[in-house]
Amino acid sequence: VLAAVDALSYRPSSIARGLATNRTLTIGLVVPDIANPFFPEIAKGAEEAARAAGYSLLLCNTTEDPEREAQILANLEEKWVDGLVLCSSRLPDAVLGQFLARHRAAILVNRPLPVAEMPPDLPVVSVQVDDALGARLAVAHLVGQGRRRIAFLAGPPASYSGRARRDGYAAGLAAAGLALDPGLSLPCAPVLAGGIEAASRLLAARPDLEAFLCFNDLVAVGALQVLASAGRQVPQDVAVIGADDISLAALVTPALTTVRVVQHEIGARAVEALLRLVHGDDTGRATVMLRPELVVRQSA
Amino acid sequence: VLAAVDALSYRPSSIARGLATNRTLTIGLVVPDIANPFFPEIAKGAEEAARAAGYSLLLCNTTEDPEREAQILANLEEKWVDGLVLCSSRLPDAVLGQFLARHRAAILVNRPLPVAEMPPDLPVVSVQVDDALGARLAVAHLVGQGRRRIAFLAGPPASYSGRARRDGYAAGLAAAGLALDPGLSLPCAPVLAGGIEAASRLLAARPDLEAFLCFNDLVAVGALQVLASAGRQVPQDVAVIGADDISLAALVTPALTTVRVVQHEIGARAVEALLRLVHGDDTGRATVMLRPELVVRQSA
DNA sequence: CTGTTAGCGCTTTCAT
DNA sequence: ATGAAAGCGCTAACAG
Repeated sequence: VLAAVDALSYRPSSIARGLATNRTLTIGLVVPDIANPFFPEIAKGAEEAARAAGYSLLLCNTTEDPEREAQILANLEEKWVDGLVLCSSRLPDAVLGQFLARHRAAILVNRPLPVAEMPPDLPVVSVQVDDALGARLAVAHLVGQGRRRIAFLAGPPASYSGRARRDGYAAGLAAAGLALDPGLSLPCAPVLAGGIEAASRLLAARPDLEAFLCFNDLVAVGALQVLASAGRQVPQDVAVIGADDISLAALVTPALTTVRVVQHEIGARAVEALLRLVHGDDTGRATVMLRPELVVRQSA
Repeated sequence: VLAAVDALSYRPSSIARGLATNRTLTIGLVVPDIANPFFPEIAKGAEEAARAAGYSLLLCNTTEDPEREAQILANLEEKWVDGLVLCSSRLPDAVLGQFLARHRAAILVNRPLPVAEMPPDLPVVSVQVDDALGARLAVAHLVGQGRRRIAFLAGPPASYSGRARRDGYAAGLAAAGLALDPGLSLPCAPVLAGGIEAASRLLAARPDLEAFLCFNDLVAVGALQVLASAGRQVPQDVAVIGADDISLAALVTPALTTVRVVQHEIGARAVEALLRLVHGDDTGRATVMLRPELVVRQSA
């Protein structure tokens, strides 16, 4: 028999097995934009953890579009994925809750659990980074250098990370006894162009600002470019701090001071937690909070 | 009936459908390293094209490990994927041919068809970039600036792109009437660290070199760093040209002159071609050759 | 403990 | 035309 198996190079069909067992050994990974340097490293960590446990990843890209995200989530139901790793969901709590309820298990990355909107026994855990803490660390660093007029390039209003970073920014200022000046904050798209646009507008409106705290490193690089073309020295005239520590951060000039987020670990921890839910080793409802770390380079 | 469908929010099971129809509407995307900035954009292009046609992507990361790649290819068989997009395969022709034969259809990205090793009717097409042309353009640009001692950071010896670029490098030198100096070439890992190591070794051995032509942009950034810490001005003392034009290339200082490869299009063209094979609209055995383009920035 | 069979949820073929 | 049934390749629950 085994000889025949070998001779015909028979492979068990995981699709038939899936139908019979109700398990596909596949998990859905949905990200807003795989081309955004924040996500590939998460995907890598997730893929490695998944493969180590015999699982495969279905990669879905929402293009930052909530409608597309909803379609994808619905599509993933039909695929019978064993679980879901959902990164930076932009869906409102109520909608998200509905979709989650139709899945067997899920991990939310960078987004708190929509507790009020979920069936009470749904196995979901949230993997987050303490973005508020990160922003506080960054503000404290700037304040420690004597900077007071600290601008905030806030990222997308719908981003939970953005909101947390905003809270940390406010808390950091408060801790230093500084007033929060609404004129120093501006939302922006989480990409280079967003940083360029927001930084130029802010710099034009408030030429006296002393630092940019940025939603992420891409935005920070945008700010760097704006400052360079405005002839402002970094960090002497204006300091810049990014967030995430994507590989780019160390390579630009001046090298970016940033709040490091361990993307690879996020991905790995997310699927590990997911598989614990899937296997029933854990019942969910938890939040894994990762600690960010300030990486001081040249820009601040 | 339709009311019930809605009330119970029934979804057809694509897994049962897959078993019945022998088609899963899923294609396998295998890349050496999704965290390498060259691949996420390919993945994005592929995902978009796939989703537009109703297909999903199974993402597989080989970690640049041929053994892992073989496992993954075998695993993908069991998953009954409708087709395969295989990027930068590091498998020997014979082995690759075996694996391909066990799939319904495949696209090879950045790798020529192992024609001698494939069943003659297998639907496979290769999507490549004319790397030799790219290297020739780069050499011509350098020569046009009067540079003669042009070093080549060649990338991994097993890389087909690397070999093509080497050929183009040699051809470019020949076209300019320059001799190929073996002491000016060095293989390297296709990442920043590889560039740093190879560039320092080459610079130490041949301090008179006038330019670095690099396997990819990451390697080129490594070379940039080595030159900066050696106190050599770029491009005045030494010019540097990268390859691929990843987003990083425009953001480093000095901005990198590079040979642009349209990654997004590679991904999109690859799955479009694949779906044509899958649907029988095309019988395969072709090579889609994309033209690279020299993007002149500051480093050369 | 091994061998048989029903059934997973669909599609497709075949009768009605 | 619409409806019943067979079967995709496996697993799990059964009987021997």
